[in-house]
Amino acid sequence: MAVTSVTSGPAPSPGGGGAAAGRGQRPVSILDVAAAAGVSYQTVSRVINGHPSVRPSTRQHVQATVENLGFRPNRAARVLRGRHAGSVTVLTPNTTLYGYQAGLQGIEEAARAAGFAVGVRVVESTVRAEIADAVTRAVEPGGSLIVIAYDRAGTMALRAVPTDVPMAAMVETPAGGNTGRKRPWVWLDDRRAAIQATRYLLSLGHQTVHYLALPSSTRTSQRQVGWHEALAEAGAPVPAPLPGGWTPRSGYEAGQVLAADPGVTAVLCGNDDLALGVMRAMHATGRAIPEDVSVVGFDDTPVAEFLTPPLTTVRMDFAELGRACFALLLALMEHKDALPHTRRPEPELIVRESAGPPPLPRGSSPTRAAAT
Amino acid sequence: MAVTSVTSGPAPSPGGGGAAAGRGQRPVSILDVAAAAGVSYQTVSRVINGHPSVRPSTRQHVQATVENLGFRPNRAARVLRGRHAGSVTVLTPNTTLYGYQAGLQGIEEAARAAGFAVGVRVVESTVRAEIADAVTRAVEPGGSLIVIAYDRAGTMALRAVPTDVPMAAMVETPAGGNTGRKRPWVWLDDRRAAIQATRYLLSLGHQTVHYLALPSSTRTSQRQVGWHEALAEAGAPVPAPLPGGWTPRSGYEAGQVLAADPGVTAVLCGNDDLALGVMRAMHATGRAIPEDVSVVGFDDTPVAEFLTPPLTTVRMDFAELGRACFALLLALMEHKDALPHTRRPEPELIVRESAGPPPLPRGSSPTRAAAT
DNA sequence: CTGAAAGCGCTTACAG
DNA sequence: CTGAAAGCGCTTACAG
Repeated sequence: MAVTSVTSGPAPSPGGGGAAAGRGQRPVSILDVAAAAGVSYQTVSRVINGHPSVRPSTRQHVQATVENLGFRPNRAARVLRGRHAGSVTVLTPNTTLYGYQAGLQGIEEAARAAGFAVGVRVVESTVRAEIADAVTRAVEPGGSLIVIAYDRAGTMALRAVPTDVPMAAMVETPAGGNTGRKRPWVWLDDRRAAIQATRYLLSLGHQTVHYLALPSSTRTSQRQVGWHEALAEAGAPVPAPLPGGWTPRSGYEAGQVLAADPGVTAVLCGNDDLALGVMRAMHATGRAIPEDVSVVGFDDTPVAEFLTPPLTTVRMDFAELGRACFALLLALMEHKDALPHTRRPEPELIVRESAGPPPLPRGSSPTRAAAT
Repeated sequence: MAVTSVTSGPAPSPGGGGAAAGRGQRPVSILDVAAAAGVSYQTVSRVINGHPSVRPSTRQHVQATVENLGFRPNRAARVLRGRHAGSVTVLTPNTTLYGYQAGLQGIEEAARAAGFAVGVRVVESTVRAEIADAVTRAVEPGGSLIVIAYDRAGTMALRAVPTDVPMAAMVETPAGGNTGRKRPWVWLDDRRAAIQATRYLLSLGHQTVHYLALPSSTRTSQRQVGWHEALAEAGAPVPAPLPGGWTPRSGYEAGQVLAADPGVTAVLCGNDDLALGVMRAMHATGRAIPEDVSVVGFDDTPVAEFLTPPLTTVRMDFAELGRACFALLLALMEHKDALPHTRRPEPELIVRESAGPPPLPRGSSPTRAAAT
């Protein structure tokens, strides 16, 4: 019944242990390998580091011995000697919101595939000194960094990273596009995503589209820019964007405001969580989705498809972006001036059932809308 | 427009850098501190390790110097010398599902507060050899481990951890309760949670409650046991539990089966994602929630409150559990035979609107139910 | 209470 | 192509 059980020292190994369980002695070192292979330990070092000047037969023999003994180089020793650790730590303001979480997942996958260890360090503060401290602690000698910079804490952390640590970052679409100083950054095309969503809503017959904004780390959020552009290109009026947060609750609050305005027939929400809250507020106010109000989000989180109604949204592949970010970092660490052109995950509009034609002008009876 | 920008070497430090940005030289070592403080570097070592035999005035002076110089001990060197690294790595089958993700969050918070670095390593496989490999790679000399063992991969990993590495684990409620060999495990009270939910549903007037099960890592899931118990104590019939997965999609599929059975009026779902899928399936089949079917979940994820209808669920505080798990680990590493009795986060039924009285027997018109 | 010495496991010039 | 030597930054007995 208790949440916490107790131990008096490490638990003994379970019966049929098998595999590599329960060794217990000091791990096998480069010296053990050398002894077993009948070479000097320096030769072993050369083999495991892929140094060219080793006779092929020697190399092969040593490699076999490494396998047999299950030798794994001691990271600490390696780092101490000045080589990089084969580790990234992800510096992020958050691990639970979708974009961060999916990004972290992608980074972990890619890093693991490359034999890198991955660390996580959350920066909560937005106070300069605390950010600096967090950054300092996040970067160990021999390590590298990926910072997820989707908000103020993130961008501040990004700026506080010493120039001599290998680093890459996931960021919002920079305002200048690819212009200006090249930086080790990856991003999804926020502007294009917003254009797709807004155009879609307009194509359904809405006079305009309201925008519920995420907090932005940049001066001019490219999602907002894209939304604005699409509206302008259609000659639609541009309502003032509503400032929102990140969570369903924030969406719910904004949704109450939106629901009170009968002129609102279509809402583009900065992410799916916001959209969820807006939908809830609409339902609670008796406004039907999509008959009375259309709602579209960004992300395509795992729940979006199973909401009622299923949420129309723009899929943003943050996991893939995380993989790309790690690939960038790795390229940077290997050949310093390479130009890695990673595949870019393009935003994709996923049409489901939360958006439809606007209601007929008052007086007429509403139409059931099929989003096709 | 491109997802990946490019760099030719580390970007120069931005203009008004400030703070500790951009140092660039080798970090300050114990020798630098010693020199600055006018003592031997051994004394510095003693001070930073809290060794008792240092004159108070010396200690204070050295500490001040450490502060001034921003000295941070080199983890690699420390580890190499045989001390623990002040790091945990979380070994988990998953980083995105709610329980895992929230657990990781809690661990990260607690670890950070204790000055520990945290690593993450995902074990995907369920093949013995691959698990063993993952475990080996997860544990570096001087490190410690937290394994999240809510499924087969997790429990296999848990079993494969060598007995000499400091470890704690988040697990399902063990069948034997606190009985048997004490282990460094923490858990939430699954049985009690299920009893609460089932009793609540029964109290609403349902003849019985159907159970959509999560995959369990144990022989006898205590959630299922609790559900069964509550049914038995009420003399209600016990339908066969439906086997489910973890995701909304899995819930949706099971929901289609359940929706086809007119005898189903109340469904207890292994988690909120499953509940979400079930609700979707019910809606899609024209069965109203809660008028026709009541649905209850476990977890209280951030979206639960904003679903339509808002989901009644049992809150399981995995973040707090993660904190407790780290506290256990720390206690184990410090005073080996302590009996840390951490606060236990009790499951809590959160009544919202997805459950209500059962529909009246066929022929009568359904009642609108208010869950109060 | 404090200094001098050895060594953790590895890599990297330096000789052969 | 392969050995012997030095040293990364720290901690831990060992002498004073």
